[in-house]
Amino acid sequence: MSHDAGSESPAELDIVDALAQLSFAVQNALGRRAATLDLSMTQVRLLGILRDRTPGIVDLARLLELDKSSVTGLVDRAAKRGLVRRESSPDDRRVSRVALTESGRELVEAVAAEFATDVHKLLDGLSSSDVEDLRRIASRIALEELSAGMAS
Amino acid sequence: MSHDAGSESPAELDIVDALAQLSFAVQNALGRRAATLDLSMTQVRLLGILRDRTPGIVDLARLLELDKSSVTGLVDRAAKRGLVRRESSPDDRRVSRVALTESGRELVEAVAAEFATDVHKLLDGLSSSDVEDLRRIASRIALEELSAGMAS
DNA sequence: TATTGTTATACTCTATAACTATA
DNA sequence: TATAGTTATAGAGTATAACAATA
Repeated sequence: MSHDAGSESPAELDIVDALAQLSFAVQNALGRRAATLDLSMTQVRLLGILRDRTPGIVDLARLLELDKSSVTGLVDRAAKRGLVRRESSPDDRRVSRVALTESGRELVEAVAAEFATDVHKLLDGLSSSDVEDLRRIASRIALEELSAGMAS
Repeated sequence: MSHDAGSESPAELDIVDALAQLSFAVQNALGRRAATLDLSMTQVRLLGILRDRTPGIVDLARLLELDKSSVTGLVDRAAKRGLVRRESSPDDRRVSRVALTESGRELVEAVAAEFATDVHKLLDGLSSSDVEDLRRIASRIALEELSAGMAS
């Protein structure tokens, strides 16, 4: 968790605090960008997933790590705003696939672009070799995490 | 935002996706640990702040970036569970300072310890020089972010 | 029988607006 | 007047349990 860096400012953080603080900075950037467009983090995650997929409710529940009943409400609210729509599946009439609308796609691309700008700003003071090291190491952790998640 | 790494697994991520995924991995670790102890991320952040301070409601609202009325409810629920208590301030009778109880302190230390374990697990496949590079770079970003925040 | 999705219900989290008490 | 805090209210997000439709 980390210890919200107290009153005094230490010159260095240990690895746990450093990663915790970095992750808060990144998530806060995304959260604030989302908020300016009246989106919650969950809505952004939903739209992000739909950028390259049209999953059913149960698939979404697994991807978002939510109960399927929570996803029903989430999709309801996004649909009411015209960001997504439900489509019937040709092969299984129980399934309702969720897809981005044009307006939803525009919104998610806008958030993604603004977020990318914020991340680059966060890296402003670093040398290009530090940025490349960070990219390589973070990328490796993320990809190992991904394959670990696949196993479950 | 990042693009929840789609169906195919790329060998490398760009810096934005890498940081986004890393930050999700870290936040999910914290969120899951918190959830096993029936704590929300906000409750964990509240308890984390109280580890070394006894702020008033308005201070907490600023630190958590929430409205003060939201903090009232947050503190109410934590107090009902015996995790925090309100104390009157000697110098300003309007202020009610929020402090951890013993039980709250035990809980937050437990979450912190479990989270630290998770972070180390995340780093398992890395060389020690990669871990040190990551610590140094993340630490620098976090500390610059902190001083930027102070300015506001 | 198992799976997909929705509904009913209840609780947490959050903000806005209006209020009380103190400074 | 200004600040600290609470209350009333409303809406989003979440889970559990029970249900209907389809497989």
